[in-house]
Amino acid sequence: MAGEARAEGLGKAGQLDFPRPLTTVDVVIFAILDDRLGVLLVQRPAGDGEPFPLSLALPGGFVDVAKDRDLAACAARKLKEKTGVTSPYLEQLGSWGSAVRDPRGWSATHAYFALIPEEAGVLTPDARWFPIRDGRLKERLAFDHGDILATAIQRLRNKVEYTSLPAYLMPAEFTLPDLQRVYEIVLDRPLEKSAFRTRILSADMIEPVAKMRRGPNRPAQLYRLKKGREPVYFVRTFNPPE
Amino acid sequence: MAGEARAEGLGKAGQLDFPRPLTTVDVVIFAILDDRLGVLLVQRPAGDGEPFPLSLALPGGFVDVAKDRDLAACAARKLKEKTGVTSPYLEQLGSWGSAVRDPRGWSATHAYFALIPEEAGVLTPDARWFPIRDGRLKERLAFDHGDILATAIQRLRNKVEYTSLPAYLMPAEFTLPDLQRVYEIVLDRPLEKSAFRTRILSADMIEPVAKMRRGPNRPAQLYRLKKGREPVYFVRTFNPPE
DNA sequence: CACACTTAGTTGTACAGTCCAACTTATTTA
DNA sequence: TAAATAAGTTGGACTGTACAACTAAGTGTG
Repeated sequence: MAGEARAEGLGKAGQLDFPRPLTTVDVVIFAILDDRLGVLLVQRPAGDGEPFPLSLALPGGFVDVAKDRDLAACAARKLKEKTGVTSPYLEQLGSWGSAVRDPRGWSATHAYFALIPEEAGVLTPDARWFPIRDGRLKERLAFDHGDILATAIQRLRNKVEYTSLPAYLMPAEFTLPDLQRVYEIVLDRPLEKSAFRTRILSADMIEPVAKMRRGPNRPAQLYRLKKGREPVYFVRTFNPPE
Repeated sequence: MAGEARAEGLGKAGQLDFPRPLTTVDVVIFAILDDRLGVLLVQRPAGDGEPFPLSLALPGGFVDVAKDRDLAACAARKLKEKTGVTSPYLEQLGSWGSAVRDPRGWSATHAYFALIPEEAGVLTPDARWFPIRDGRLKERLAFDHGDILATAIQRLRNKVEYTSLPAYLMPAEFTLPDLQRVYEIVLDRPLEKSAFRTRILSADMIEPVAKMRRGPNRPAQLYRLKKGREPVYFVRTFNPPE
C-alpha cells in the first residue's frame, strides 16, 4: 500500500539510494472569534487513495521542492493560501514523524503555529473556524493532528503566561480591557486588572492612539502595537492557578 | 548533482509521484567538561560524493525507515551510538529545511538536544567534546549546523533561567554549590547563593543522600535527583543581566 | 594548639511585582 | 439627578529575589 521513494543515487558513492520519508508542513492557525479561541481547519479531499477522506485536518501539505525555498516559506505559503494573511506571528512548533502516522508510508511533518487577528481572515471556502473549549477541540482530526493541536494549545497557553503573544491576536486598535480579555480567554482564568495593566504598560509594547472607545459607560483608551516589536518576555509568570 | 527521489505512485490517485526531500535527524549533545559547557561533534566522512568532507558536524544522519519507529527513537539511537547513553534528557529543538542547506538536494533535518552527565560519556572514536566559550563555538560546522547549535545554546540558556534543566548535566551525586556552578557556567554570570538555594530546595526536585562531600574546608551536603522528576518550571526568572 | 583561611550554609533588610480589595472617574440611561 | 456600569487608580499584604553580613565546619601553618 505505501508508496516507496528511492533516490537515483550519486554514481560512485550511491549513498542516497534508500527510501525517503514523505515531508509535509502543517499550520495551526489561531484567532479569537466570538469571545473564544478558534483554530482553522480544512476538510480532507475525498479522492481515491486519499487518507482520511473528508476528515477534518490542519491546513498543510507536501513540501514543494520547486516552489518552497525553505520550511518557513512553505508554512507562510500555506497560511496565505488559506487565509490571505501575509505577515502574522508564525512560529515553529515542532515536528512529528513516524512509520504509522500516515497510511501512505513513513512521513514527517513540520508543524508551525500562527496567530492572526480575527478580522484578517479572508478564508478559502474549504476552511472553517472551530472553537477550543476547555483547552480542547471537540472534533477528531485526521492523522496525528489532534496531538499537534494539543501541543500547540499547550505551547500557546504556556507562553501567554509570560509573553506578549496575545497581542498578535488583536485587531489594529484595541483597549487594555480587550487585551486582558484575550489573555483570559487563552488562559481560561481571570487575571488581576491592576497587575495586568502595570505589566503591559511597563513593557513598552503598545502605544496609545488619540482615540477612545466609546460605549454605554466610561470610554476606554485605544492602543496599537508598536511597530516591529518582537514578542516581549516578562520575568515572572502571572500567578499560576495553584 | 542533486539526487532526486520520486515515489512509485499510488495507481489511480498517483499523488505521491513527486520529488521528496531528504530527511535527517541531528542531535546537539551538551555536557559539562572541565568547568565549561561542551558539545559533542563528529568529523564528516571523506568518501566520494560526501558533502563537507572531514568537516566537523553534529552527530546525526538519515532517518532509517526500516529501523526507526519515529523521530525521537531515531534521535535516541544516534545519541546511544555516539555516547552509549540511553536515558538522558532529550528534547526536540526544531527543524531546519531548505533547498540549499545540503548540496545533495532539498533536505530537512529534525534537531534534538540532549543533556548528559559528563561521566556518562563512553564515546565512539570519531566523536569529541568541544568547549563553548562566550556562548559560541569557535569551530565552523558543516551544513547549517552552526545555526542549529546557536539555537540550541540560546534555548538552553533561556530555559536555565527558569527551569531545573541543569540538573540533567549533573553526576548522580552532587552538592548545591556544584549545581549552582553549572547554572553559572551555562548562564555565564554569577548567581546569588541564598536565592539559588531557596529556589532549588523548595522545588522538591532533589533529595539529600546520607553523605557529605569532604574537601579542604567545610564539608557540603550531597544530593541526588529525585526519581522520575520532570523538569521543574519556576515562576520567576533569575534576575536578568541588566 | 591557636588562628588564619576557605568554602558551606543562614539570616535579615530592602525591593520589586503580583494579589486583593476598595476606591475614584467618566459615561449612558432611567 | 441618581443609578448602573465599566475604566482606571490606589494602597496594604504577600512572595520571592538582591544584597550583604553573618555563623559553621573543616584544613593548613607558625
